[in-house]
Amino acid sequence: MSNDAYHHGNLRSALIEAALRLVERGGPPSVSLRAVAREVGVSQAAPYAHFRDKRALMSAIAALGFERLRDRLREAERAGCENLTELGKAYLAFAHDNPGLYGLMFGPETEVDPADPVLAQAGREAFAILARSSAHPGDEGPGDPGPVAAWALVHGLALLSMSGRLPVGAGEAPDRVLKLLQPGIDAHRGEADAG
Amino acid sequence: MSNDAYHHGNLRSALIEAALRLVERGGPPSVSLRAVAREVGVSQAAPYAHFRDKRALMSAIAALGFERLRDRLREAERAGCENLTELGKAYLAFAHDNPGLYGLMFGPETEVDPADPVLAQAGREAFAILARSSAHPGDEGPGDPGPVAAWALVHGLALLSMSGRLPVGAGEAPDRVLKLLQPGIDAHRGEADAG
DNA sequence: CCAGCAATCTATACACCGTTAAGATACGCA
DNA sequence: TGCGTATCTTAACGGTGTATAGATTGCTGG
Repeated sequence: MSNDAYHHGNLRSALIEAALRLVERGGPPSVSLRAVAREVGVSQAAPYAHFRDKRALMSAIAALGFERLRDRLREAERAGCENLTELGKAYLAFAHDNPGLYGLMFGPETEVDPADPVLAQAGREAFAILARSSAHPGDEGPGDPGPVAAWALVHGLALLSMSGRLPVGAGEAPDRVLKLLQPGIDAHRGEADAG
Repeated sequence: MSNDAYHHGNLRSALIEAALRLVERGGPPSVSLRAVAREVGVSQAAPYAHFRDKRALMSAIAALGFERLRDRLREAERAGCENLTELGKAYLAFAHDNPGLYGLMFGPETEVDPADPVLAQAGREAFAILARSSAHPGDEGPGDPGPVAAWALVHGLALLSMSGRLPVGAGEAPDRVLKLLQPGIDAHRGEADAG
């Protein structure tokens, strides 16, 4: 394991780190395979020994993003955040802190491969936490609209606020927006209890 | 106005139409300035006589997309759709029918210029219709979280369902998801009435 | 009517991109 | 120690956005 000349020793991790750095500032379009290789100080074809595609590298860092989001939500949960409003704020904080990475995580299929097993698994884990905050225990499943609504609301809010397409002042009070979903979720719980 | 050889006669419109065609099938990444020019049968530098950038062309067709969405929502409104659930279904139908264009409309700043006046105006008009369905008359304004929540929920739902990242079955019953926001909006109305 | 101007379009070129193929190098195991 | 294989380099191909210079045309004033 000599970092001397020809063999980098741990190129794969170095490429992922460099790609993460590039995507954090500049967003997805500013990360090119050549730029990543340049950043690491390696030839432009070297990454192909570790990633089949550019998409494979992008999917890898997107998966890493989902893992970070999951950890963020777990921490919030452990800190006492239970309902959607509080957990959603943690979610939005992550999106706000890592706009470039977040944009990649939900980017089009040309940039990221949704079928990538690592990426899909990480995404499911993050979703599961958010789902717990908006689903009635025992009623979990694909038929429960609560988690989907929570996911969609928070995701849409993140994207709209990040792209600056929100009316002024709206981005400063996301909790007021998130709170609007709570009564609907509670009502659905009652309905589920009755039926 | 002779469409003979050198002067196309109406290149600008032809470019927009061609770009629209390309984005409808293949999404934003499949539309390149050169491909658009090829489609129209013109040299690759010709578009620069009518659009400063590729972004300018993209913004133009994105603006056209927002106008179409606005018309769609207006039609739905005239057909009797009033509340968020019904209007949201029309919104989702548009996104589902024009996935490529919708993806561009909310694309990153590298693809579309949010400051483009035509684009911004068209976006505001579309938002205004959706806002009417979720804001209390007299309480409209940047402080009202209802319209923002509606916009975010519908937008997030559209993106998630289009990217196939939704739990199975969820995309088939969007009205159940949309309905969850109604109690919150109503509650806020009551609150606004009281305060 | 026609000369000249401005708008439009073409040809060419540059730098960058993703990707591939062929060859050099070094690690690890027999 | 020698050899196979993973790793990395160099070079190349076709594609992209964009800038420049020049050709062509429509329009307008005399």
